[in-house]
Amino acid sequence: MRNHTSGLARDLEVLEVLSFAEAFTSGGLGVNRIAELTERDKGQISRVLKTLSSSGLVDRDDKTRRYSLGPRLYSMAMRTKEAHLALLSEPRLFELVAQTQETAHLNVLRGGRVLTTKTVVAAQALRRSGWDGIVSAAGSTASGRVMLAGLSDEEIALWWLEHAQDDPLPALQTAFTKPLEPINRKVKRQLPAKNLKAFLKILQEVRDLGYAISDGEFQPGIVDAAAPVRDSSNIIVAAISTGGPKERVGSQFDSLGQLVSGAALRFSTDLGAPIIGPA
Amino acid sequence: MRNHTSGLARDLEVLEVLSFAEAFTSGGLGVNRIAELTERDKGQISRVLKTLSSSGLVDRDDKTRRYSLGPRLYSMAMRTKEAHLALLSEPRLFELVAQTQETAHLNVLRGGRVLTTKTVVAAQALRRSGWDGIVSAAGSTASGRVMLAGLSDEEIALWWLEHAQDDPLPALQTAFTKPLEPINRKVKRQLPAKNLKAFLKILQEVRDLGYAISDGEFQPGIVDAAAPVRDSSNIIVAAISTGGPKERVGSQFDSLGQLVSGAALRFSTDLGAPIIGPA
DNA sequence: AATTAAGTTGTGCATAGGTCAACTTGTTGT
DNA sequence: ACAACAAGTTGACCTATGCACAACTTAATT
Repeated sequence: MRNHTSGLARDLEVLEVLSFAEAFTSGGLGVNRIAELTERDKGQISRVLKTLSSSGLVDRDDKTRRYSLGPRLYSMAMRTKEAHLALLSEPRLFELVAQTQETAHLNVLRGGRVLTTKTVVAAQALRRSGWDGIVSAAGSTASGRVMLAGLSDEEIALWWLEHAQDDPLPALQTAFTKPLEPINRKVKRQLPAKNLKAFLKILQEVRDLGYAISDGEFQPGIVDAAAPVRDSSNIIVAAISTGGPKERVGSQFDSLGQLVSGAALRFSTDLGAPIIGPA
Repeated sequence: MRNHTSGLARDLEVLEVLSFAEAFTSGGLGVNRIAELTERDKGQISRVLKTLSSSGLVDRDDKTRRYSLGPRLYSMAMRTKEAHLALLSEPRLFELVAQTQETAHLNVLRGGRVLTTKTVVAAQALRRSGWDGIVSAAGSTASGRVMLAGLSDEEIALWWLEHAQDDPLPALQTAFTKPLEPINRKVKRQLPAKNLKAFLKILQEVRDLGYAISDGEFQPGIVDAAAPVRDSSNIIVAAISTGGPKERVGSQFDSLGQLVSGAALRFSTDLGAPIIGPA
């Protein structure tokens, strides 16, 4: 069988490139740069961009002739399940932030990774910009572990085979970080466990506890806790997490877990989850 | 000249269809339905969907084999200018809601239409779900008028030619509303003005006043006010609006304008706008 | 004004995708 | 349970589509 949609796949790379570019550049990219990055002909890219911008998926600055992600993406994204959940979670996240005085997140598990859909920043937080839309490795975050813990051991084994070695950063990002950060520093990635068996044991502990914790494993110096959110079918659809610098929350580590669990439970009942004791 | 990207354009229609479907169906659409709606071969649609879902732009439910908008859209959308602005606006919108006790919005002008990027619902609001991602006609909303008022008369004339007759609902939506709502009720669309000259006069009033008002024109029974948000170059990049049922806010119509103006001005200075008197 | 770079448009030719049909898988009804 | 049907996927031929290369247009820099 022949490919039949490789053209589309190639054209979508343009969106990928623009998506990463958004983080490293300002004002978007020109036709030539996009052609370089996708290794395609500039003429063709010019035409593809014309099509994409007429659909609103990319935005063209008529003065500078540069392209960036378009408003249509925003309006589509707001109709996804993820957006709906993020909207509903707001009140509960605010409650949690009020209690802990730390930034709180709503995360979902997508494609074996953790996608942060909503961030509520605490007043005292250093960084104002949220993590919304950021994708992280599931195995090394509290949220990822608490969501994986909701799966059966067989499903977890499948996940392990496919995603345990996932790089936290998707491939294309390196194309941008490389020219900007020439120092090839070797980052020691801490995997949550060396093998599947050890990982399953960790997840069992998570199940018993009702929440997951992460001690500087994902971001150095940051401790956080995450608890599962269940929908009306009682399956885990998201995780609420919160955390902050170790100095600040290190002592109340345990109460943090209790607080996220409470918030996640309240949000679950908002969604119509059956009220049962912890599994 | 030949088309050169009509394939891409056709494939993107799939996203459009799913985007509208999201509002009218639950659980997504199947291959056959999408093929019908796009008037394409089901085999081809099957392949296109495979490509789109491998990139995460659409989400495939493996059990029901139905497709809906994917999580990747969410993560891309969060990198757009619109998302950034929406995030920054949150504190100011909350302030405004606290003052007015009515729901507040952040809107931008895109493609001649108004796109709502952020909604903060008031505690007493009847509808909990926001307007985020919704696109409306610019001429008949307070936000639209206040943003158009920031343009020169020549630019407004251009807009008028292209968009004054815009239908509030984009084309494809009818394909879904028709089968669901067979009664072909004739909605009297109130245009903001009959001709360009009258419209320019209205916009001049908006400029003088510093904010725009809408009295049930967009949604019957709802009055609202909108004020412009300016960035560091002092150009209008968004509008903050607020409003509610006429019975509730009808009397304090004027103070509503003052309050949105204040919120918009504070947000503008957040963005680094030069502090000057109203133009 | 001249030079260079960036973007757009034109055209022959190879290939990606459309058409149509066979096949596979899931769903419904008796 | 099995048959009958519908939905989805895969296959193969053939043509329209998009790629490569180049000419041209527009903008920026000296």
